[in-house]
Amino acid sequence: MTDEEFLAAYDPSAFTPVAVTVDVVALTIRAGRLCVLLVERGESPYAGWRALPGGFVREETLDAAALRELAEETGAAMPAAVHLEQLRTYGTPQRDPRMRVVSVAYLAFAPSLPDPRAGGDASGAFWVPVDEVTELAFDHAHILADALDRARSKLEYTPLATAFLPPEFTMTELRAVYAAVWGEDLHAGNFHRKVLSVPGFVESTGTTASRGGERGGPKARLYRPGDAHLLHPALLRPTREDTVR
Amino acid sequence: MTDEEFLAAYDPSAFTPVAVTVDVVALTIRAGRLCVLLVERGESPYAGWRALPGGFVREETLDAAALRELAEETGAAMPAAVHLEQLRTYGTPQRDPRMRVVSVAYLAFAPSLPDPRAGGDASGAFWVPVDEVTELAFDHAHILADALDRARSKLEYTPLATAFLPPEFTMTELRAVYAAVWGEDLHAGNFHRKVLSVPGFVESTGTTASRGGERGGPKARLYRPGDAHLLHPALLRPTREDTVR
DNA sequence: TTAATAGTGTCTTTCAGACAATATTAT
DNA sequence: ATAATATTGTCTGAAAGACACTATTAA
Repeated sequence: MTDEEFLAAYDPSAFTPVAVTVDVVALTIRAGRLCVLLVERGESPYAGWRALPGGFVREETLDAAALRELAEETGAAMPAAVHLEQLRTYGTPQRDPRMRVVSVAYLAFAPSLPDPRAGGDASGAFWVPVDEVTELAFDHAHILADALDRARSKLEYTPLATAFLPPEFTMTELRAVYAAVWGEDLHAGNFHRKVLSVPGFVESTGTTASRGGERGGPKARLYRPGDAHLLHPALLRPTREDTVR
Repeated sequence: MTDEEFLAAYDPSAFTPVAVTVDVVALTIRAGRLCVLLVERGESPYAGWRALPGGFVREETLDAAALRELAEETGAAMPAAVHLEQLRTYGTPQRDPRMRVVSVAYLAFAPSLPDPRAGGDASGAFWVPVDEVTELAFDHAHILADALDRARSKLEYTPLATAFLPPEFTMTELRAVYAAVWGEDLHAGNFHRKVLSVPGFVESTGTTASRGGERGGPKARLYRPGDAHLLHPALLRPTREDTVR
């Protein structure tokens, strides 16, 4: 970096201005389906289109900007236990027609939340099942696809599936998270034994749920997240040989 | 995003200016050691310190900016076969004392390259073994640490170890890549059989190296990269139970 | 009672890792 | 000749996945 390059950037009027934003792909599970938080755009461009929640970065870290945007859209209902991680950054020159916008995308996992609309003040945000999302503004469909890839992969190697659940949960609820995110059912017995065999994934609370399954069955034991940050050995998805190449 | 927010960002003089840069963590293997490409800074701040190569993003994609910076530092010696991927973005407010700088970091894997100094024109870049890197300018030591984590992990799940090698290589050379990146030796026999058992990792050229090992041994067969993008099953690092928590 | 569910047991196959054996080549 | 190296073979234990079984509870 030469001096004149830096000075040119330091004097914004002498250089193409760049805006830095964050966009958040917030995922949750509602009624057994993986859902993403979307907003409806009011202004041009893409007025009336759905988009990921996001906005400009202020005098704050990128993580703080993402958390702030998420809190603004979900309101007071947002629990402290949300998992938030950086996804990747999108900066293709014409991705926003108004100016050069570099957007740092974030991925969030949240337990099932009340509908933001129901909160009284008319938030423009709502949860949409990911398999019903069609077109999105800007390159947000691409960002969402990357986020789903990441989320599916994260469930293999980390215990983050528990971030979609309340502090205590049953093995069946945990399995339902995997089923919703991966889009395929898992064998109940093998899943149960596998989760318990991974050190630090979950720990027993010693208590059981207040009632059995929806249509019968014994009361399930309750678990809480363990202290592991990585699953070892991993909980791999059913093999899809063809997607490897 | 409200109108006034966007307009404030659109008019750079009315908003805190933000500079967007790319920084590249370029890794290669020289003499069996994992090395990173560094430059020596001429100007303040951090004058005389070592830093990752990088610079401002122009009218180009982020990927193109990273590739350009890498080519500028390594010169004509840079092969087309370099692997380049986005690492993550660093934007803590005070990471550059001059102004708000958001840096998109990239990770590159390159085959062993001639020393950039030797190219005639005095490039300021040079390869340094990663275990000899001490202090770096800005938050570059942090970026490098993240890059090494990513690189070590990538070798488990992808065939990218071949990106450190010429188009044809022996099994021993491939094993040396793993040993250099992971910092531990691997069992030759088990590694050999494992690599051949993963579909699409490598394919045989049918030829053998012109001579045997350094101090004797048969001529090794030559392989080239296969068509897999992911290794399945993965080639996992020797287990380190303690790093999991 | 009936059907669904929670949890456990067993078997087979695959794979990682330890170890051994053999053939080939530089010195 | 000697020692190092490439490659293959064998064995053991861990783990995944298929399947079966028992106990418990909602309706």
